[in-house]
Amino acid sequence: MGASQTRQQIVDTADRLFYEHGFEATSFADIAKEVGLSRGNFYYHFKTKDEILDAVIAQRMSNTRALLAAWEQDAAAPADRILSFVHILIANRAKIMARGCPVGTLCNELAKLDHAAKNDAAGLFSLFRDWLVRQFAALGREADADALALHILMRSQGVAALATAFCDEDFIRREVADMEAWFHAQCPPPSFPVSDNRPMEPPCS
Amino acid sequence: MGASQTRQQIVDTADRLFYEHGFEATSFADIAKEVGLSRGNFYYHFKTKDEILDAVIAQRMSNTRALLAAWEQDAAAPADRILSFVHILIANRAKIMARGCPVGTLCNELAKLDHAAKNDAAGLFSLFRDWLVRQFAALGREADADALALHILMRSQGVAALATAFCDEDFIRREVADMEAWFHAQCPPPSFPVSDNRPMEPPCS
DNA sequence: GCCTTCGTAGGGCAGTTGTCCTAATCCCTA
DNA sequence: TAGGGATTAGGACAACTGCCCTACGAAGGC
Repeated sequence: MGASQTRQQIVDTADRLFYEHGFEATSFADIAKEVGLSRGNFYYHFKTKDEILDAVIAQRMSNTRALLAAWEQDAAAPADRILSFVHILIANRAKIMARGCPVGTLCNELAKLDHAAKNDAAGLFSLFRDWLVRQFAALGREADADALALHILMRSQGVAALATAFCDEDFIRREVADMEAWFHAQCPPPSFPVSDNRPMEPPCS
Repeated sequence: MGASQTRQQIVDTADRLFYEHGFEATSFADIAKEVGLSRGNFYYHFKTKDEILDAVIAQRMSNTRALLAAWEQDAAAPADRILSFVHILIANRAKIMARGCPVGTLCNELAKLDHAAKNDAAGLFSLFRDWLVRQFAALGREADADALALHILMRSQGVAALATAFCDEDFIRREVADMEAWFHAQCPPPSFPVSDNRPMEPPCS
């Protein structure tokens, strides 16, 4: 098997294990066993554990970019794209109730470890943030697009955190419905009369 | 020094270190060094690391109960009590931006470790949840008090998660102001005319 | 003053951690 | 078929993990 294939397998497995059990709690041996490699041979592919983490973050970055691009292609209307984002909470509800949000939990763990890669992990959030900003701007909310984007990101993080603690699927669905209602209040469909467009107010008021 | 004093010191130190660096990343040796005890002597006070965790959670439970009772005494009006809860985000902003929410991050870590105490940790959330439910019920929202309580808890978790990732104090203040606005829209002061009291709608609509 | 009890120090246990090395094996090219 | 670089297994390394034991010292009651 080629080295690049093995490397890819290592990154895929590490990605999953870092999510399921956390970065600190996942050892070289755990990854090696799942991939079917001897533990010592890791040095050939990755010099340190941090190098694996960097590779995992880089892969998540490119996967996230692909996901956002796909949403942009599947939905022509910015409003539908934003709703695509909101609905990952429901699509991934089982994983989220068991292990939380992959991005949020990684950022939290790396912040506690004062890890060098903690800002790189936060870059995953920035990917979603910037993409949401563009969608809100396309809906005519250039002035407060960033606040709106952060607000929706904040909500999805909060829902994920509580869903993990309480393992409550109904709670997820209720809050997702509430996010949709909030969004439609913020950005009503253009065919409807825009009754009360207060451009500079804080979101969700 | 009495054994109970030493035990208390161990729990206090473990509480802080579990918060700052996480449960898994904090070792017996780390706690012993800070307390000034020999590592081996731990066995006299705690048989296992999980026992320390149980003691830390128990202490957080009682501290949280005391905090909620203090808020209940300091503020006669349920509305002011709820605002006290919202404002811990600002009071603890420095700690939150550095290490996240103590409750949320612990629950997330224990969920990933499939730890036996993960439900006990989630009990800390229940403490806040039940307390908030009582406040909303006192404001005449018995029907949807639990949804309102979970909603406000969800928001504080989301704010903490993003504040850690982006280290953005303005974001915290903006979202706290937005939570206040949301709350006042949900529960307007009784001296004002209650213009539109739709009792069964989802929160934050 | 002796003796028990409480609390501690120091160290040892087996197992695991991340890291690194070397010797073997594979596959491709000549 | 022989040679050589790519890839591997296996193990060694010191440091560390949670856990456990034993011996010591300081009290306080008899």
